[in-house]
Amino acid sequence: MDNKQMVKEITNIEVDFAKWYTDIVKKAKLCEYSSVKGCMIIEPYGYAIWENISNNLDKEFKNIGVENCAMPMFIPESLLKKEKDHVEGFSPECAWVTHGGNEELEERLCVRPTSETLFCDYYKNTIKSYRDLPKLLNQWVSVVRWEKTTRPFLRSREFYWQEGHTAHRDGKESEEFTIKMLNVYADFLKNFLAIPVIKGQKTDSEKFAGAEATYTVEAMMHDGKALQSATSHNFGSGFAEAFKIQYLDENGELKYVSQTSWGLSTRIIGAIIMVHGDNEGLKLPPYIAPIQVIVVPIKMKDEKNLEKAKELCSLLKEEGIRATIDLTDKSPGYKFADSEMRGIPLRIEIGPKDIENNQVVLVRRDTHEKIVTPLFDIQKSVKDILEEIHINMYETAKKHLNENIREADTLDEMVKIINEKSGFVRAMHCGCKECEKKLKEETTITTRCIPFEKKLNKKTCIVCGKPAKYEVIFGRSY
RNA sequence: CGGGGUGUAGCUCAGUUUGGCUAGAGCACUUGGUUUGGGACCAAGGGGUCGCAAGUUCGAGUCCUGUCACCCCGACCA
Repeated sequence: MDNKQMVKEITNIEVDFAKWYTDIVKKAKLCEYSSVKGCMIIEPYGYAIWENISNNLDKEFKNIGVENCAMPMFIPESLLKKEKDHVEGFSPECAWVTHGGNEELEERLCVRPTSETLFCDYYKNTIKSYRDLPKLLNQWVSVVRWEKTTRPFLRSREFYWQEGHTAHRDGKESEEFTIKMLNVYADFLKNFLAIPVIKGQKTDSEKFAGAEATYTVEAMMHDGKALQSATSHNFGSGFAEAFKIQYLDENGELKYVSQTSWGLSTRIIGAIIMVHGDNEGLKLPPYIAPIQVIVVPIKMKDEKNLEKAKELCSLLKEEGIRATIDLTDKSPGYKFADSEMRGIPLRIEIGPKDIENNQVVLVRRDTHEKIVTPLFDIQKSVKDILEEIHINMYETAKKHLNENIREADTLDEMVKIINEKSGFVRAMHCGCKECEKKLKEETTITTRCIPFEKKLNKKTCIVCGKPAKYEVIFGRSY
């Protein structure tokens, strides 16, 4: 099989990446537009991906002692306003409820854009003693941000996510927890989504409204642009002071708690599409793929063929493999292309020839490789290949990431690299907001993060030439 | 929110320039049959307030005004 694009309905990924993206979203039936601008209908196949993500990530949270809860959807305006930076950051994109029935409300209610203020309001009443700490809560909900321009999964006005909110004894503990959660995300992205990331800290101008420090995992999309894939914030005692969240320590001293928050949203589905997808369509990482294996019987009218195919499918299901069988009356060729479009990691073709030889043909979505495999111990062969697919997808993405991080000594050089080759540039920065703002206005390039892993040993800022404060990853982002 | 583009069947579009009869095609869908190892074929059928609203006109998919949605590029952001 050659590399020609087999699915003509999809825009070529190298020709128009943005169009390619929306084609995938629609053709793979991940979501549909709704009658409210920027609000998407997540279709069963897209939602199944989200369920697999949330179920697995939720397990990771519970492993470290995080409990789930549910906060209200509405935030009274007065509550939102308590922390100055926070309200300034979010008020431009709040949706407001002004009426209840036909009555105008005394105080308007914001539809939660994030729930820091709600958790703070709760914590101030429930945290009294050092024995109440740490408080590790999380909720899986949707939030609303009135975005001007919207794109499916990447930027919708309502999106689903989890938001964790914790309270700790002091800044040291909250800082440690913030980093711990960042690592949970980075590991999850690697182990379940096959997405490699750069871990780092956001610069002051990119950090969360109200945070002392914001950490991020930045992933690189196929087109070289960055997508902030999850974040973890350390609030220190900023919110605690605004909301008066205090506890008595062992010595009877009244102290402010120190807080964190961290989140991962349905936006990650956009990352999966843009990191792994290709001209055949979606390419799902095996551990979160709603369908891991699709069995395609070649001769549908052949009773024996059909029966063998069904047997095979049940055999795989018994082993906990998410397998399904394509019983539609389409031609085999159609089914092949369709399974690729939907990103199913492994396809099993079974026809009369295979039955005769006690074998099946495994076709990998990641490499297109066709592997003739004996039916004996097929469950193990399938499991092994799914794991191999995961590893290969991760390695491929990792290679793309590494090959597209370059170094630059001058501003001109950096702009040239990002314009011509896309990707990220590693360079030094002075840390001042003005300098970052200027760069963004003139080139649309932003600082993605201050990476934990440092490689440079230079002294001056690439933008303004003043003494450098830290090393930064620059790039364009979604 | 600024600039540009597009709205006609589920999808992709023709028809709009120059207003004129019952609005078309391909794909998809339904039914029946023949097929089936890389998007099969034949036959019959269903599906439209031409984005929405108001206007001009004997007559509007076509002209005018408003409005909404979507796409692309900026600004804003997860």
